[in-house]
Amino acid sequence: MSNSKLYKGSLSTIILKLLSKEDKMYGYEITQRVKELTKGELKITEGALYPALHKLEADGLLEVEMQKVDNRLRKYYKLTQKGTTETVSKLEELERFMETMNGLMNPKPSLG
Amino acid sequence: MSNSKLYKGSLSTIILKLLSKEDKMYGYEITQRVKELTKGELKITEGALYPALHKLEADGLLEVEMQKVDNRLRKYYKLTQKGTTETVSKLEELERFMETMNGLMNPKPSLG
DNA sequence: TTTTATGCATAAGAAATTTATGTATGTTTG
DNA sequence: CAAACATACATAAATTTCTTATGCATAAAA
Repeated sequence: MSNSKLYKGSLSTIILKLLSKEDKMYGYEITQRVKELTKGELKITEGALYPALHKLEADGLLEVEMQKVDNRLRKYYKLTQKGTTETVSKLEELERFMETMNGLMNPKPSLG
Repeated sequence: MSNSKLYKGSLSTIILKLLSKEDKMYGYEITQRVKELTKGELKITEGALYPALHKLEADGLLEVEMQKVDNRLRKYYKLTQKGTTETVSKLEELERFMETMNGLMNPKPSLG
């Protein structure tokens, strides 16, 4: 993650969200997908991505499946049951954060 | 900051935004204002707030004015010129972040 | 008189990054 | 054909930003 400043804490939500619609993805693929979906606004660095994936796996949210393609090793990640549940809650959390920030940035003048 | 998980990096933006409409505020006042504006969703802890204020001051974005009220000392902060400029850019950054996250969470299916 | 509110501050530790490397294979390009 | 770029993973050191835990001080409320 670099360039357009990301708020720390959002990376795992991004990963989980992508995996919730793709069934399985590998690390490099995730960096490319994010780059294309955000038109280059967001660039996930490997230094952030791989530790994040390892942590999600260690927490039991992702499971791994190795695969050799074109003589190159790929590590495919997919959501576990627990991961699917956690994804929902992370997305709700993001939603709340966005609404809260909106309320702070554009406060409704109190009536009366 | 505790409770409703905040994305790290947003605190200084919140502080700057509040000061951009209030002329001057002191630390404790900021914690209370945030609590009331977010209906308790966001609670800024002193451990996060004071170091953040000190950093903004050190960076030349805020200036300080001490004042004694009811035998209690208050440290009022206000935006400097540089702080006003930086506020605009921080708000744009937040706006871009929100749009980017929205694009990731609700991607438009590519036409064709 | 103990808790709660007001008001500031710092220090230790944790979490999530950035930046800098390292390894390896395959393709493109000058 | 050598150098650069793309693909693919990984880790380590340093930095940023926060949480948690204290500490000090005044004043009001219970």
